[in-house]
Amino acid sequence: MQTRKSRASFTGRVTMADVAKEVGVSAITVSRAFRAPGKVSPELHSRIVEVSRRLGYVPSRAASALASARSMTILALIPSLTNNVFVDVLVGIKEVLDAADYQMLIAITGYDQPDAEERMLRAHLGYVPDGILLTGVDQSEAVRTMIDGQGLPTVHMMDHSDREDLWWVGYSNAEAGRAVARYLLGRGRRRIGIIASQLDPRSLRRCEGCREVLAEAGLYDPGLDLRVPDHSSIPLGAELVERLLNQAPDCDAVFVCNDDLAQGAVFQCSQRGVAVPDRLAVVGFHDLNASAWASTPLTTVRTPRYQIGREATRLLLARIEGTPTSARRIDLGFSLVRRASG
Amino acid sequence: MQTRKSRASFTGRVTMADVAKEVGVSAITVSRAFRAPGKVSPELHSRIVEVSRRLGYVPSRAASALASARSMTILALIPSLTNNVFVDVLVGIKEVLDAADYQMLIAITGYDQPDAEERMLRAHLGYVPDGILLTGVDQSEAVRTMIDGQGLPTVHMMDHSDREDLWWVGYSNAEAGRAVARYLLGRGRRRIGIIASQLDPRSLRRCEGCREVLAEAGLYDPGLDLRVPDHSSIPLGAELVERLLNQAPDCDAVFVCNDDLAQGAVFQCSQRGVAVPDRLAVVGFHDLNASAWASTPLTTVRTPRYQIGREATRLLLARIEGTPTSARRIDLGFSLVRRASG
DNA sequence: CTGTTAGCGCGTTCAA
DNA sequence: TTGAACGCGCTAACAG
Repeated sequence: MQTRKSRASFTGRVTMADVAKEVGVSAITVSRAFRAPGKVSPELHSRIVEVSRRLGYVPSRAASALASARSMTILALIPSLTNNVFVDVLVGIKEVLDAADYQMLIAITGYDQPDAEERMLRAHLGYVPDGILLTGVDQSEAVRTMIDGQGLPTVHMMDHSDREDLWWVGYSNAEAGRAVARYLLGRGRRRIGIIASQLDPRSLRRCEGCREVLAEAGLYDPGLDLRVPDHSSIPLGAELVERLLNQAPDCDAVFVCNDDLAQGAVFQCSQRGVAVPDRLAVVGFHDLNASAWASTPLTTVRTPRYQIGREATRLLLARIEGTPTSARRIDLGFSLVRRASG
Repeated sequence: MQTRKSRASFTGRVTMADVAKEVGVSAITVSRAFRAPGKVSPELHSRIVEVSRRLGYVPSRAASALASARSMTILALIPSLTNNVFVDVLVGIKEVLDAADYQMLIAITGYDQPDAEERMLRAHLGYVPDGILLTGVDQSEAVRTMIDGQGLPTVHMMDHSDREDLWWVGYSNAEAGRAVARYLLGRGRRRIGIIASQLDPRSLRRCEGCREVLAEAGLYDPGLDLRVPDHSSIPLGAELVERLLNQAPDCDAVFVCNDDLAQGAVFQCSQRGVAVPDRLAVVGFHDLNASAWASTPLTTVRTPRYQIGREATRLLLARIEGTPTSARRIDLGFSLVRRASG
């Protein structure tokens, strides 16, 4: 029908059929030349490659995904890019994916709306990813249902879970919070505060871990526990430490649940003439790149973000391709890095 | 044929046809219910929505893109995420895209291989994006051909070009480099160095702008001009300023082409006991968030990255949808932010 | 090593 | 307001 033809010519894109006609073979041969070069005679192969280049042919992933039910794409759901925590994870993911010839789809969910993860997932599931990388282990029921319904292989990152059904690569945020509290107690601090923002489940678990140990020591004081929902940032850290110091002048240490907050806190202390760590010890979290290079280098907890990205992706690809894996949960741990601030 | 049926059931995904059967209508009605709710009776619409939710139906973008030649997806090509420059751009892009119900595909090209942009573009073009956002204006011939061949609307970001055929939103890197040189000269500096890394075209243009003005003043000294191909980072900045000071102890100012380098430079100066700005003035570039909060707050050039993301996306969407635009090139300028370091 | 046939899930066109 | 037929560009399954 004429009307149909006009639609085809409307897109204007060069298709496999165009290449095939030009070379004088059938489309399937062109298809094979790209997917399984070994199954096509060398000279045909090179002619096909040459003609494809000349014509500017770009294979349509949409069509390929439809026909093969494989997209060679994995989807990564990330809360945010504005502090570098997840950028490092993405770098790790991308390295492994590049090597395996997979594409990476990034969906940024944000911390704000509770249903954002569900909406972003739904929107991106349409690209028919072969697998999903999720941040954290606290997905909503709706998200779980959607993933299970599609039967999509999934690996969780950046936290720790006891659930038997989850595949994850991360570390225990709760344990990290406990470690910080013990460290500070071990250094003789007794009036230990907690500063957190954003209040995602992972930050909260760090706080809880810290609170737990302090409470056991009989040293937990809710008046020193500051948690605000705002996004974490350097200026916010400055503001919060100011507030803490005003409402509890005898506070002698603080666990700040994110390094950018902690950087701001240390900055504010120096503005205000509060000696760090003598008068106030500050311990951050994540060991962002800049933290070692602050005026007062930050004592902080280093998290293996890059490795988490790599290992989680390896695990996911193995799962997708049916390769046996030695473990389905990988705890990569954390380490307390002692520098000047605490 | 039986073999085909088995393939269909193999994917396991819920399709439009499944929803249609369950509701008791034809597939096209389900399609319309989502794309043009007004064209379906209200009660049918709500039943379709309900059944879709219950069945866990997720529309396939792949199929949709194939059938309609529209993907509601735009592709953003970004060199890197590891310093926050492009993260801010992405935030701007995403805001506008979210409001217009488009999806964002991010491709990270890296600075290293010269053909990476071409490869990433080719790989991602397969998703049939409706438009492309490119970083910079210096694409290779291959990239230009590929885009032109597909007839894809494109907007360039983060630089300035005199070419009539380019749509762009950015600022002049060359002019920014000149402005820094003039500023430093105006403050009485005479032995002005240049430090740059990464050496992407935009950094180089900043350097060139600076060099140009210094040369006009008869004050350009190649011995003060340090350009290395490594990725920019805080430690690298520390290293480079050290080198500069060693080979030219009388250097009294330096334009550092990236804020993270500049932060490292200032840090190193304080380690080494070099007074900033009295002995050495330091001017950075981009005004990253942390730059205002360093021990010596950075004098730097603020670039409107978030706005560039927004405006470039607006322009691109207008172009895609055929809305007339007032301009196809938008210079958003830059501003020199004077703080303590210079 | 190469070709034929059919259909992936959806949207366009035309008809009712 | 709803439906039938067709094809978007590609690949699986067979055959040759």
